[in-house]
Amino acid sequence: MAEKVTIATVARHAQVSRQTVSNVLNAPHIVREETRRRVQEAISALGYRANQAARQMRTGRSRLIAVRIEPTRDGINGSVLDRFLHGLTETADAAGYRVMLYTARDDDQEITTYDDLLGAYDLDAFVLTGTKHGDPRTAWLAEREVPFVTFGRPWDALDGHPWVDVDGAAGTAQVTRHLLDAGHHRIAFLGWPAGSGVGDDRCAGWRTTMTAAGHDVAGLRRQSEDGIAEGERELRALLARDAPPTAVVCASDSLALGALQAARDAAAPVAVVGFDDTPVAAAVGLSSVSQPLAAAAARCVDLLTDLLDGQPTDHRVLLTPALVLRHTA
Amino acid sequence: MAEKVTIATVARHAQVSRQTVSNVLNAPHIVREETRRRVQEAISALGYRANQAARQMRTGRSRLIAVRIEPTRDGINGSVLDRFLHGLTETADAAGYRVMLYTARDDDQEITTYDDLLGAYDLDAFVLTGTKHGDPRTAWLAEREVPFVTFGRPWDALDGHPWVDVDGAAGTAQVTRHLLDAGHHRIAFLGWPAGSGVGDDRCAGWRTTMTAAGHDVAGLRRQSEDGIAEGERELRALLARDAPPTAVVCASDSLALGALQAARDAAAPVAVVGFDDTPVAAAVGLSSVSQPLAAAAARCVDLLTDLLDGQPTDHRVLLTPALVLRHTA
DNA sequence: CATCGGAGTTGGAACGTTCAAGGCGGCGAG
DNA sequence: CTCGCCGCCTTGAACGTTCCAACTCCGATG
Repeated sequence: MAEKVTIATVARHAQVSRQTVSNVLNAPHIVREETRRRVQEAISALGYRANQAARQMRTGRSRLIAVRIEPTRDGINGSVLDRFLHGLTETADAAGYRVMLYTARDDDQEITTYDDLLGAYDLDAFVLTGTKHGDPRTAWLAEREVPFVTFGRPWDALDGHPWVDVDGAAGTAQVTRHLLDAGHHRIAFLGWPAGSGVGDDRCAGWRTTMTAAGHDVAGLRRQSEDGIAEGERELRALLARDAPPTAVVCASDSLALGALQAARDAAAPVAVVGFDDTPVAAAVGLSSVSQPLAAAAARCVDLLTDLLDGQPTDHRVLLTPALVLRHTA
Repeated sequence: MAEKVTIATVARHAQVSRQTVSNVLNAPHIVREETRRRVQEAISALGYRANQAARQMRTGRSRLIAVRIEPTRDGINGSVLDRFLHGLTETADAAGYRVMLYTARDDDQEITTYDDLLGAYDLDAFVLTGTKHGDPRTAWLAEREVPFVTFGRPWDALDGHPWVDVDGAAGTAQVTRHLLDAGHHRIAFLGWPAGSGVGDDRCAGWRTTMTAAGHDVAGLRRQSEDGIAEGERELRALLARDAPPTAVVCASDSLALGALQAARDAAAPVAVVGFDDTPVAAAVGLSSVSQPLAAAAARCVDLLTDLLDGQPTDHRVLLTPALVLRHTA
């Protein structure tokens, strides 16, 4: 193994000064064509690679972005974030950034970790996922002027940070329209308790579409925590009514999976559609709403690079999900 | 925002020299008790955090480990690596290391990325997953004396690097024994084509247990690529025989899920057990073999820290998976 | 002809840390 | 009393990069 190749090695080899090599790398336009070529040749001949640590110490920029990886929770929904992470790593790589992971049990600990990471590694930016009402994390970061992007829109109108999100309402609206077109009128919605931005958004798509089509939604909405057992219980409750629904739109694949169990025992067939298009949905043939996670990740990186380069861009990106039809609807 | 707190700030504040502060951090035993306390107080009072970039430039160690994140493939099996990644991040955090992600399309590109990462970020170590026969990656790393650990044992006897793995044979053996105890004799195995270390290992557990119990395995083994459709097809083929199996052990949850479909249409009930205990298995009530992924990740980090600290330890760790019984067996 | 200006290049300094070498007391041995 | 040693601490240098100020050409301008 040869000794380390530094900028000085390249400079000697190309018969120029260190700074000229640095210029070739960081500001090629100010170097004369012929010199640049000579330096480039030396670089590839020696296999030189800029040392990020040294660069970072001087510039304060690390070309590193941090993403939180959630402690393994519900295995079904967890996969959504994982797929997002895959996309993020790929796009970041392409843009010359690396992704660093961290974990945190709660918001407080996450904020402590921000401090740690910023102090120790001079991170360029953060990507947050799963925003909620009154999120303390965005406030903390904004106050310190740390660049960040959230995957998930800010649910409090006042926050002005850049974000990327998927239009949940558009997704459930699309589902509801599809079910209406298929002849259903009594279409129920299984969702989470009001107050979560994501849940309310997904419910809204169903509600407005139903109302616009002239259908009454009274009694057709059930709320519960997320989970398979909960989904089954809630759909059973709906099916026990006088005029039971013939189709049900769910806020998650977990709920939909439970609903599917209940639907199996029902007198009449019940169409079921989930949300997130998790691998489970594909496996059991559940129709579901698919989020464009790779695209969302790519847009996050776009926003970040623009932010870090000081280029002002459109700060809000709302993507439309796609309905994936399988056996259940 | 206050200006940067460096080791010099702390030194001034505690009335000592830079080096003494550095010693408190890196070699506390050589500093007098009282001085150490004073420095510690200054550190927490000022909220000082060591700058990793500067430390790295001097020491060549970055406290960063790299892990490959696979391009999203089969959504079902992908979750295994994701769960491993979660565990790895948590344990690494606890040990003072951070996890950096990278992607690669194939082995060649992965090796190029090693070079990039080592040159640019001075990574301390790599964690590789999914080892296979004649893996070029381990050879490359070993040749350059880059510390690394694999999750997955080396399938070529000659490789002497540290590894952590889960004993697949023990898993399928446990399943087979359970099925035998439940009164089955014609127990089939659905696996992958011979030649993959992992697949052969899982098959071996079934075969030896069957043979030891005095049962003939002839014609009870089917091979195919991984997938739900494949699993269904292979079990159907088995069920069409004269004396069809009454139970089937699968090399993956994907295959098991397919088998489950075929089993539903069978004349007699067929017990099905999968492998990996993915979220899908939990969702549909499929019995499966659960890998202790968090433990595996923790042992990987243990091995790495020992390796980096120059402490020789046991280089081979084989963990035993657990059978999770649900409805299907 | 002197001066200016700009393009291209150069050498010194700095980023924050750790390493190597050395200073300074005090204590025990000669 | 002196010397050497040890424990504790300090100072200067170095890691590899980029910023800054300055320098050298060389042609254009007054």
